[in-house]
Amino acid sequence: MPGVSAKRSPTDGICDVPCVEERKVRQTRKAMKSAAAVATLAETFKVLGDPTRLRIVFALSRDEMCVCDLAASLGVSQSVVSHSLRALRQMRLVRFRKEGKIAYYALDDDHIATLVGEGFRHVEEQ
Amino acid sequence: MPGVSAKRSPTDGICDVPCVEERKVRQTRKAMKSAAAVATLAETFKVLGDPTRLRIVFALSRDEMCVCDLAASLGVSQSVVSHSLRALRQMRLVRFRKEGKIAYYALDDDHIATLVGEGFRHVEEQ
DNA sequence: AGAATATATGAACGGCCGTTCCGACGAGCA
DNA sequence: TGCTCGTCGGAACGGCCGTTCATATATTCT
Repeated sequence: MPGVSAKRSPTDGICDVPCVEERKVRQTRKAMKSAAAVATLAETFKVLGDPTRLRIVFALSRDEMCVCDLAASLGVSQSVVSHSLRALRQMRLVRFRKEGKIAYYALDDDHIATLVGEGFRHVEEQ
Repeated sequence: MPGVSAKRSPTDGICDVPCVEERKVRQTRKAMKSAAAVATLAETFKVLGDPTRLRIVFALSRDEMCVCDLAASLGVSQSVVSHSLRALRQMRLVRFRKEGKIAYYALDDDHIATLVGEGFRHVEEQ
């Protein structure tokens, strides 16, 4: 009878780990996001999981800025900022416009500022 | 005259990178979050930046679960789940209660589900 | 055209990270 | 008291990641 919570044998076709509540397992599997969505979001979080890149995103959440001003603001080399911006660009977290020699970067999307803001709110309430 | 945007020399005491708009640099430095807050949030994002751990958090955003059910749900070994949960525990993203042999894990905080939900909403709108 | 400036890019290196394998530990059961 | 089960923790290894250094490209200035 389906839907009944029961011990599973290691060979019932779901996986090789015995479990306690088969119902939860099936529901979780059904609700799980696609591998592509999970991979993309994990990549996004990974990019935000570096202090330098996170500070860049926070800086850009206030105003657009050029590479050298970001470097001056954070106290890091231009090379670090440029490499960091590339990673952020690849995950479409930032966009940029070029004005002569100068590249002005900005957040690509309002969600980014929301996400980071929500994150800081979380860590700041201890 | 202060407040005027000007080129900076490499030795004006802020950093060794010349910049375009000194006003933005000073404002950004002033608004920047503390190093501790940045480090903590970066660590948090880094922990969420792994597909396995992200799937665990998503699974727990629906209901509390034990280790073996998480392993069965995700199709990974119990050892991977246990190591992943330790990382999530260390950033206080999950908590657990023990009932006999079984450890039931849950999200430590509503912010976590919000953060991940916001993230998925972002990646799902292309 | 040549020099200086702003940025991007590639190689290389040291370190961290995720997985696997294996053993430890405590709780329930015989 | 043994045995099994659910979970945790350490060690080790292969791979990825962030920084640095050096160089390339494009643009402005003289």
